[in-house]
Amino acid sequence: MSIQIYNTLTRKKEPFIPMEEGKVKMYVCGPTVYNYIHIGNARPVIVFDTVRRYLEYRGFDVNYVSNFTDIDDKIIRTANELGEEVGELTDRFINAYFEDVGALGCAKADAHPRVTEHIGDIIAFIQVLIEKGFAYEAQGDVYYRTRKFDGYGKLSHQSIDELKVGARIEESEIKENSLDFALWKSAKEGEISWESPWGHGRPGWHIECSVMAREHLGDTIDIHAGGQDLTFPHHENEIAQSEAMTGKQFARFWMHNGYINIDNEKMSKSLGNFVLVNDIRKQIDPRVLRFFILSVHYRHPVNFAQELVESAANGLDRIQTAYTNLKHRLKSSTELGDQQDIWKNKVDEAVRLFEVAMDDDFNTANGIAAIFELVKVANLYQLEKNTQTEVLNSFISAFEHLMEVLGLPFADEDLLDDEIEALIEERLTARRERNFGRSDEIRDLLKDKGIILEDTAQGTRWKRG
RNA sequence: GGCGGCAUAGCCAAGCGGUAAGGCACGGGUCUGCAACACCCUUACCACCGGUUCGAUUCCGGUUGCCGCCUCCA
Repeated sequence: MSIQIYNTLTRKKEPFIPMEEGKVKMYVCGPTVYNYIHIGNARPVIVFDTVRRYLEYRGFDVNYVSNFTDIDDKIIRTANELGEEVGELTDRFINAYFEDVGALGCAKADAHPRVTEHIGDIIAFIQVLIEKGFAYEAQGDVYYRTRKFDGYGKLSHQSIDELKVGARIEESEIKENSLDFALWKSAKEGEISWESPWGHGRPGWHIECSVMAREHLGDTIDIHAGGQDLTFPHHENEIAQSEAMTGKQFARFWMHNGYINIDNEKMSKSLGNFVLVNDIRKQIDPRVLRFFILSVHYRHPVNFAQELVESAANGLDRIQTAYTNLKHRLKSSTELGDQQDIWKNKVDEAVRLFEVAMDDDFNTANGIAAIFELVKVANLYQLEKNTQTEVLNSFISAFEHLMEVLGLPFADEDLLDDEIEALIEERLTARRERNFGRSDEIRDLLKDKGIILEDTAQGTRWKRG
């Protein structure tokens, strides 16, 4: 069974078969860098990083490209307000972006193109669109002639006429049609700008992605992804531009993730409920944030609330504990045994469940359920009097692989300080002597240092709380 | 007005024709010197009304209630 992906273009799940066997070309719309990203911005980064990881797990070679919009109105306005150069501002927030999403376990893309590095390509692209009659210059701006492109609306499943009726945009004197959108915007006095055949100006928002996707991945890409709200007009416009340019299909699969709400309300400036990743990751373990986001199917909305994140933290902890306990048990395991196949089959079954879930349009909620199945079986196995190294290792390996796909690798255990180790030893002695006063004192002392002790039949183990 | 989504236990969340996965929380028990971890047990008239079907949470129609897009937005 191949991987099934829900394609916004067809509104159906379709078997995913890349153009070139074993290779996937993937483009994800990145942020406009004029501020720290909020958790809503982080969702697609996490979700599609996970998609990429799973495709790689499945043996695909993924060429993953995600852009930075480093020139636009909001950037210019913010730079003016802060009295900062545009380039300084965008560099600053691009660095912050990498720190934020890196903390969330997102790997870097194979390429992170910036608009300002592609101005020449953009101008050339626009020129061709003009030559082909898909664009026109008007008073130093260049607009896309939406009426000219037959497929306009095929992604958002709207006809041009319906779009016009609902359009809240004001009729423009200089545009032929209110749905026409800017490919090139003439610069205002003193504004950062680039030389072009139409005078000084800068690119419009939609053209960038068409150009950068093509420069880095070619005329047709396998997967184009982004937030749901980009479906219209951004992605619709990208299709219009790219397909007018090449005459070929632009993207074969379009994936869109749902929103994040805050306490059941949409994040908005007026409500003042923006949650910046840069702030929240200092309060909440970023691994918990990622786990929380992946616990819901990517196309469904996620409600971000304190208690929900806490419950996710407890769940992640259960997985972590099972894994850590397996590692500890390794120290008291044996080489021989007779039931290894039974247990190893259970491990394989959990891994299979995980794959079935992920094959089905990256159903991470079910994938996580499969991991909990593994937790259950692992915990039961550890109730056995004798555990075998080989079986323990197959559990450990399954945990590591699956969590790696989710971008939640287990942290390496820190070594204990000699002092702490000595305290654990002293406590053991105290317990043997039934000096529970001293024993509990030591346990509390270590607890203050963030070390939690657990006594088992195989001895005392510890973890960082 | 157009397009679309969602309504499942206290909370979160899968399921998409054969009478309900998983997690969190709660309660009871086992284990423990006490804990912690773990294990066992317990918890659902699937929004409402019709229809199709031998059979529907799952399909169709309708109702109600939320939500999104149609403007910059992840």
